[in-house]
Amino acid sequence: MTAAANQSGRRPTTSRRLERAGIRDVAAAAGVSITTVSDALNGKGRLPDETRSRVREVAERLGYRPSAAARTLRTGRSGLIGLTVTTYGEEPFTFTEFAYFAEMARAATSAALGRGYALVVLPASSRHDVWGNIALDGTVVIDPPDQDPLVSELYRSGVPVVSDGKPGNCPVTAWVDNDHEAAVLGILEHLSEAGARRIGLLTGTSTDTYTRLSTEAYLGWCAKVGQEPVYETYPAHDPAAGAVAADRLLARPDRPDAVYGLFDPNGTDLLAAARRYGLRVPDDLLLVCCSESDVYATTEPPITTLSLKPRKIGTTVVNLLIDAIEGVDSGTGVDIARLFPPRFRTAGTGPPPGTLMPTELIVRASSQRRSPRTTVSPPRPPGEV
Amino acid sequence: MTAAANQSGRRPTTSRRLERAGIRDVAAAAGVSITTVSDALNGKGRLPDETRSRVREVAERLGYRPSAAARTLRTGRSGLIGLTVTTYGEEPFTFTEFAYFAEMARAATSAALGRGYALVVLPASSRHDVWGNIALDGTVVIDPPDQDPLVSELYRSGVPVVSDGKPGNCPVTAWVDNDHEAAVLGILEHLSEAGARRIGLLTGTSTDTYTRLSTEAYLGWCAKVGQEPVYETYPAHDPAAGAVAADRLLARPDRPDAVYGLFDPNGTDLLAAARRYGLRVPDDLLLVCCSESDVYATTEPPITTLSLKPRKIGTTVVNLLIDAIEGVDSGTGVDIARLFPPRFRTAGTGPPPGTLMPTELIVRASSQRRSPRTTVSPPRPPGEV
DNA sequence: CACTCTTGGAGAAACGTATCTCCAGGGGCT
DNA sequence: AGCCCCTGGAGATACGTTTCTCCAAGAGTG
Repeated sequence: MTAAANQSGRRPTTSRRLERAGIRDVAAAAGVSITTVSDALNGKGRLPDETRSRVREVAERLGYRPSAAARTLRTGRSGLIGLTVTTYGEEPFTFTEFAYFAEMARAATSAALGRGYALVVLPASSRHDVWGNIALDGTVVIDPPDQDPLVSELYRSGVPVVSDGKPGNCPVTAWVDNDHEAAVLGILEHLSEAGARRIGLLTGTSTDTYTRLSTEAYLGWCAKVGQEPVYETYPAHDPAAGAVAADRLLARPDRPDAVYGLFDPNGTDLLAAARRYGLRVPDDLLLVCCSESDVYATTEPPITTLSLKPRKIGTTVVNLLIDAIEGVDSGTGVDIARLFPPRFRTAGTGPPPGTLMPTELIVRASSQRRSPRTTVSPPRPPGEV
Repeated sequence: MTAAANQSGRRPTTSRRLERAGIRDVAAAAGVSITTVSDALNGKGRLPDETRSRVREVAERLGYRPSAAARTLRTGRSGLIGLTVTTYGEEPFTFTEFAYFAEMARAATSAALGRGYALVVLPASSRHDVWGNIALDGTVVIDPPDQDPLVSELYRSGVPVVSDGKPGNCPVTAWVDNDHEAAVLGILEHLSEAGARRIGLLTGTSTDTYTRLSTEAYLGWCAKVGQEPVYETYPAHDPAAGAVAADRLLARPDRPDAVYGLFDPNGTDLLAAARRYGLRVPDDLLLVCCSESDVYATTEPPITTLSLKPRKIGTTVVNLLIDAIEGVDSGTGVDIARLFPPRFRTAGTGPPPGTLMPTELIVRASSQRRSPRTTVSPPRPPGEV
C-alpha cells in the first residue's frame, strides 16, 4: 500500500504545518484512493459497507472537513441563496414594512436551512465587489422596481430569481405576492359594514408594488361607491413623517370617520392623533392598519390589523427558488408546469408564473362599533382575537 | 499571437455552449496571458495603464465575472462571515430579545457589507451539512452557552470567532457585551430616586448571559439595600407566558411598587396587567423595561426603556471579527494589543479580549412620579424624550 | 475453456482563479 | 563593449474537490 500512501506525490518537500486535513490525507490514512474517499463520504459509487464505514471513521478521526470552496468550484453549487432588498433611498436598508421584512426574512432563512441552503442578505445597493465575490445559486428579490438592472443581469447570467412582489418588467423565474387589491377591498367593505361613511387612507409616497396597488384599489373603490378620496401620503421609511401625516389626515376639514393605514406604525400614530383631537376609537373613528406586530392586540383599544402573512410568503418564495435551482417541482402547491432556470425557458413564453397568497384580517375592537367587551377580563395571552 | 490565443489548449474539442466567459476567454480575446488579465483586473502586477484598461474593456465587453468559488479556493477567503444564534429550545430561532436581534443583525449586515463582506445567518442548530458546506472567513456568535461544541470546533479549526455576550468557557477571539450589571443597578437607582420602595423584576428562565447577569445584579442589589427580592420568571421565548408572568407579579401579596422587565414585550404586558388591577402608572406603579422598540414612546403612558444599543454592538462585533480575519487593527477603539486568528495566539494567554458597551436609559413618563405633561400637546415625532 | 458480467476501486481530468518564477529585451551606466 | 536593472509579461503550478473513464480479478454461463 505504499503506492497508495505516496500518491499525493505532488505535495512539496516542505512538510505542512498544522493545516487542515484534506481528502488526500484521508485517502492515504485509509489506504484507499481519493475517489474511494469521495464516494464513501458522499454515498456514491459502489462500495462495500465495510470500506465505506472504515473511510468514514478515518475521516472522522482526522477531523476532515471537505472544502466548501473546492466543492462549489467543482459542482457549481454553493448552497447559498441571496435575499435582496432593493433600496429606494440612500438608506442602507429601506424596509418600508419593517416587521414584515423581519418576519419574511426569518421564514425564508428557516425554509432555506430546512432544505440545506443558507441565506445571505444582500441589499441591491451593495458594493459591486460584494455581489461579484459570492457564488449564489439563486436569489430572492423583494419588490424589484421596473427594469431593475441587477435583476436583469442575474437573470441573464442564468441565476434563478424569484421575487416577492409582482415584478413590473423584470424577467424573473417566478414571483409571489399578496392579492393587495382584494385585501384593501375587503378592509373597505369591513369598515363600511361597521358603519363607516367616509373612509380615509394613510399611504406612502414610494412607487413599490404594495403601495401602488393598495392605493389604486382604494381610489378605484372610491370611484365605484362615489366617495371622495381622503388620503395623505408620506415617505414610509421615515417614522417621524408617519406621525405627522396621521395628524394631517385627522386635521382635515373632511375628516374621515374610518382610516386604513398601510404601514406598521400607522396604528399607534393614528391612535395618538385621535387622542389629541379627542376622537374616541372606535366610536368616533374606526381604525385598521397593516401590521405584523402583535402590540396591536394590547393597545387601548386593540387595533384591527391586516397581516400579509410574511412567513408564508418567505417560505413559498424560497421553496420556489430552490425548486428552480434543483430543477424539481417539490409540490409547493403552485400549479407551474415548468419551473426551470431561465436558460431552459424559451424567450417570449409569456409572463413568469406567479402566485397570489391570501392575507388575513385580524378583527379587533378598533373596527367594530360595538366594542365586544368593556369589562375587566381575566388575564389572557396576547394575540388572541 | 496565435500562441496566446491557443493557450487554452486543455479545452476539449466540443465547443462550449453559452457558458459564462472565463478568464481564459478574456485573455484570448485581449491577446494577452491569463496572468495579465488577472493582474489587470485586480490592480496587481506591473502593467502599463494602457494594457490594464484594454483588458478591463475586453472583460467588460465579454461580461466577464470572476468565479467566486475559484477565487475562494485559491485565496482561502470567501468574503463570508456567519452570524450564529445559539438556540436553546426546539424553536428554529429563539430570539429572547427579538427586536434586539433584528437591530443587531441589521447593523452587523451593514457593517459587514461596508467592508466588503456578506453575512450569512446560521443558527447553531442547523443541519451539519449546511455548516460544512459554507466557507466562512469568521463567525459572530450571539451569546454562546458554556462549552458550546460548535464554537469550540470553529475556534480549533482556525476560524475567528467573536461573540456578542461575554462567553462562559468558550474560547473566542474576542467578545463584546453590555455592562449588564451597571445597567440594572442604574435602573434600580433610577427607580429608587423616583420613590420606589419595593422594586420587582420580571426575568427569564433561560441561562444566557444577559438573563443571568441581570438577575444576579438585581439579587445583589436587593441583598445590599436589604429589600426582599420580588421577581417572577418565565420562558422568554414564549410571548404568552410573559403576559401571565406579568400578571402573576402584580398579583402577589407583596406587590412591588416598581417593576423592571428584562424583555421587550414586558412593557405592554405589565401595562395591561396594571390596568386589570386598577393600578395607575406611574402613580401606583413605576415601570421600566428593556426594549429597542419605539412603540413605548406612544403608549399610554409612555414607558421608560433601557436600550442595549444593538446597532453599536452589531457594528463593533463585525468590525472586530473582520479585523481578526484580516490581521489588522483598524482602530475600532478597542485596546487590544493583538487580535489575531487563534492559531497565532499562544494557549493560556489569558482570557480573550472583551469590550463593554454602554447602555442607554430612555426616561419616559412611566418611571417618574410627577408626569411631566398631562395636557394635550401638539403632534411631535415619536422617539423623542 | 472462453466469454461476459459484476464488483471494487484506481487514475486523471477538470472546475477557474491567483501567484510564484522566470525570461526577453532595452536602456543606462561604467 | 560589458554589465545590471527595470519593464512587461508569459508559463506553470496549486487550491481540494467531484466525476468520468477505465481496469483487474473473480464469478457465473455456454
